[in-house]
Amino acid sequence: MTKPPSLQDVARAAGLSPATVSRFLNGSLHLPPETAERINSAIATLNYRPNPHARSLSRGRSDTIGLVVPDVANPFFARLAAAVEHHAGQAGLGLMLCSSVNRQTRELDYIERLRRNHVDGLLFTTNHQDEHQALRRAIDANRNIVVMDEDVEGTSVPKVFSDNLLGGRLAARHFLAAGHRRLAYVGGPRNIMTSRERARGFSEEAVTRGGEIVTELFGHYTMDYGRAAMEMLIDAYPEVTAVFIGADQVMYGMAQVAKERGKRLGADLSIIAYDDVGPLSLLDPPVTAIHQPVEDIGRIGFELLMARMAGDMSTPVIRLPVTLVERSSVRSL
Amino acid sequence: MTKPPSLQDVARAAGLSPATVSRFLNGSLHLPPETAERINSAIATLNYRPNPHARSLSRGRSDTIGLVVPDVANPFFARLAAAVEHHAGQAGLGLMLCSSVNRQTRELDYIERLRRNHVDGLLFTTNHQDEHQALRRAIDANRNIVVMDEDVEGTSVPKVFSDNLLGGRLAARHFLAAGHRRLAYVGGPRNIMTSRERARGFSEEAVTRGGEIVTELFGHYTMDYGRAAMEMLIDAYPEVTAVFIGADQVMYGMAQVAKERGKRLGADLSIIAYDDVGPLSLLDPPVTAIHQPVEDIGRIGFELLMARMAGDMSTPVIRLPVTLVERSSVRSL
DNA sequence: ATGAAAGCGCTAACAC
DNA sequence: GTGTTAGCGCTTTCAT
Repeated sequence: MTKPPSLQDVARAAGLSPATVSRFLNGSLHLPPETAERINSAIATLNYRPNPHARSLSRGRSDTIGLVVPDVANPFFARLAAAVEHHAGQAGLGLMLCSSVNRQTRELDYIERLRRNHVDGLLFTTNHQDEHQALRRAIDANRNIVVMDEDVEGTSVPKVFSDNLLGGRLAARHFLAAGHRRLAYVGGPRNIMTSRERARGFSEEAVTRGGEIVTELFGHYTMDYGRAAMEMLIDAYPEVTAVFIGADQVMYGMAQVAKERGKRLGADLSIIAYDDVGPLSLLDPPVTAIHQPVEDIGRIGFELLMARMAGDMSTPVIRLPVTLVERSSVRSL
Repeated sequence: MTKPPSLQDVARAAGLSPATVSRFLNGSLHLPPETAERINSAIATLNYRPNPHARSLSRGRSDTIGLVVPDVANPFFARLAAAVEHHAGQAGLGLMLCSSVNRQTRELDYIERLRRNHVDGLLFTTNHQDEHQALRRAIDANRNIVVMDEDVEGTSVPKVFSDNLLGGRLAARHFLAAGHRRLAYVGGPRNIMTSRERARGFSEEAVTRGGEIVTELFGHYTMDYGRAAMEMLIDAYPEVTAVFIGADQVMYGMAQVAKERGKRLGADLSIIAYDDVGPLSLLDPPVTAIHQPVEDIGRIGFELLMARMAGDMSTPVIRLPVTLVERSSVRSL
């Protein structure tokens, strides 16, 4: 187990200085073919590999970005991660992944990595309220960070969201057009942007068109909360005929309980879910949904981060349109 | 924009040597409270942050591991990634994610990062045949690598798989017990381990019990291939009454086509899928499946990697048992 | 065009 | 216990 060869060794073997070899390898120098060949063969015979840490230390950056998501196992964030990874790979950047499980310490940890220049930039996604404004402060203390999907309120960084208000409106319009009047909303935490906006778009549009919001249930973007919400809906609000659900995951939980309790979605209770990531067309019944352009969110988030890293200090807030995909979970009354 | 403080600066401010401060910060030294306090307050007033690249360069490792998967957007790999990330986080390790899209250059790139010590270890997952044995060679040229889920044949590294043979047998037994005799298999590439083993376990058990394998369709672990396979099945093998499907994704494609062509799964054609990641209980019909312990695969893969990195050069091959989860996609004849 | 040399910030032998 | 010192391997002024 001998020490691996360094740039020095290559330079020596090629009869050149390390500086020249370094420049050549980084493309900042064009050498006569003969010299280039000497270097290349030295590299080949020594089996030389550049050391990325030395490079990072010297240059002060790592050609790596970070992505924090609440949970990669959630299909929405999995697809977001795939999109980001794809673009990072194209740009020659590595991707560090942090699945925060919504624990603020994990999130802050990761932002700290950015401060230490462990990563050159950070794509940030969260799912819960920013307790004590700790996230806001941490995020604002950094340059190269962009927020996706869910807001961290008060921060001034580039952001990309889907148009939650529009999504809510589309859902309301669809229900009303099908003759529903007594509606409910089931979503994530009351005090986070996505949940609030989805509820607001829904209720404003519904009321405008003569509908009534019987109840708004705020909880978490989880299957478990979906289960709880469905129990409550069945027990406490039997008059509701249609529910707008803030996320696929929540809908899954609700569908389970509906099944267990013999309530037929579509026939007995109409639903529309927000996200439209899983295979909603194959469910029983196929679920009508507000489709989020998750790949676009990832791509644009990445582009915003690149712009930041290139020195653009503007703080655009981009809202991507959503569409309603009609399937069979809304019954006409 | 002044230069950030270094360990040197902290040491100076605390009236100590950098070595002492370094040792103190790394916990390899216990200082009298008074001295410790001097250091801590110096750190606080200077707002000092250690530089991870300098640390990595100096120590020759990065406290980061890599994970390569064919596609994080695929729920199976998403959950695998979540499991790995969880354990890496617990162990204080960062996680670099590579979604290879099954492109061998991406896979090799990532193995190369391991060689350069960019990451200290690598968890490797692939989905396609190892063309020209390039993967085998690259993997065998490294120490700290473990293979999960799908084999890279010929490599001598720790591995963790699910028990594909068992899965095939369970599926066959279930079909036969329900009275099915004319069976088919639809799976991934013909020449990769998971696909071969699932097919083999299925056909051996089926034949033993008096069943007949009408056809085996090998393709890819994708929805698109599922669609193609279902077309073929309907058109060319109408006598088949039950199909064992090598992956959730493939099943989704088949279910779409079944729906389009008016073939009712369960009633007209019984199916069992391998994986059981998505919400199979909510599909129409709920799909009976061979359940893969994906979180365990991730955890054990991680543990094997830790053992390797700690110097254990054994090469265990672990096969995790699978179970059949009965739902309603198999009809009794 | 090419080389010499000074870092980048930290860790770890080795010494006191 | 604490400090001195020599790297870790690369990049990049600054000379030549």
